[in-house]
Amino acid sequence: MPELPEVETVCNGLRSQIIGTIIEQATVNRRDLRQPIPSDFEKRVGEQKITAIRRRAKYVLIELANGDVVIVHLGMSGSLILYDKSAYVPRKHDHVLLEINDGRILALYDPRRFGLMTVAGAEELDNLKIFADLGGEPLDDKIDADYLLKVLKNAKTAIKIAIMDQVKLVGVGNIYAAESLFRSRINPEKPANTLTKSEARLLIKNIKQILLEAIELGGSTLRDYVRSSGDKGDFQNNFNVYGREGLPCKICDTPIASIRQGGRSTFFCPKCQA
DNA sequence: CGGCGGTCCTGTCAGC
DNA sequence: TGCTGACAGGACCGCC
Repeated sequence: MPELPEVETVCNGLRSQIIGTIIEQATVNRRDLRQPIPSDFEKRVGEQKITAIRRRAKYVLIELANGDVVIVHLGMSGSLILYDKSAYVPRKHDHVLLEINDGRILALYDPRRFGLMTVAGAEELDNLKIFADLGGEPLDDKIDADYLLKVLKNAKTAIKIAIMDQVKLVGVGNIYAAESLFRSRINPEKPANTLTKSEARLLIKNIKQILLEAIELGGSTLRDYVRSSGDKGDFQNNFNVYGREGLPCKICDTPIASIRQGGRSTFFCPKCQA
């Protein structure tokens, strides 16, 4: 569920709360997520100080004093929530609990178990299968229209599918792909390799803009996404097309259309994005 | 290699 | 009030 802005929001929340604290104990209630939680996870993570929190693509990275990094992906339905230990009530889908020495618990909750949690040495991160093929970070200054054109050059697939491909560009998922294409007035079905230079300029500019606006508002809360504090995000109130099938386009009043692409819903304005 | 569809899993909601 | 099917912020795998 969470895309870049939601993951960034989770990281920002954790950073302000748990840097410098120590994980007293890790408890794994279920190991069978998208990939199994390694059997030495508890031992490696226990009694370690948290030194930094970073994001790479849609992954949360929790750096530990011993050089290890806890890697978390929230999949479609995951969240990382901080509770006061005294107020914590176990939930069915709390798969991992990290007890912190400030009296709190960091819980990984993920009903669908499409997420993952693991631990690896900082120096081996880039060699991990899950990180080896990731594309560029959209908020990186180096990622520009030329980069976009380069990765789209041989992609005959629809532009909407292409910008959600984490090998080409990371962080953009179903919501922000649709919103970015709307703001750029690009039809989501346009073949990716037919993007002009000016379209690429516009699209990458709008992807960056929209991601930053969403981060500013704490991400988007549709169903169950919440920040680590338990607060909801606010960007969903700014959607122009996502989830607005049949409602009037905010620019031209034409009803927003919904189609399926790659098994996912795509929302767009048939007139603005002709 | 690119592209597409199916699959993983649980919860929720619309419609009968 | 059930039941059933469709759908949900993602990504991997196997097939053409």
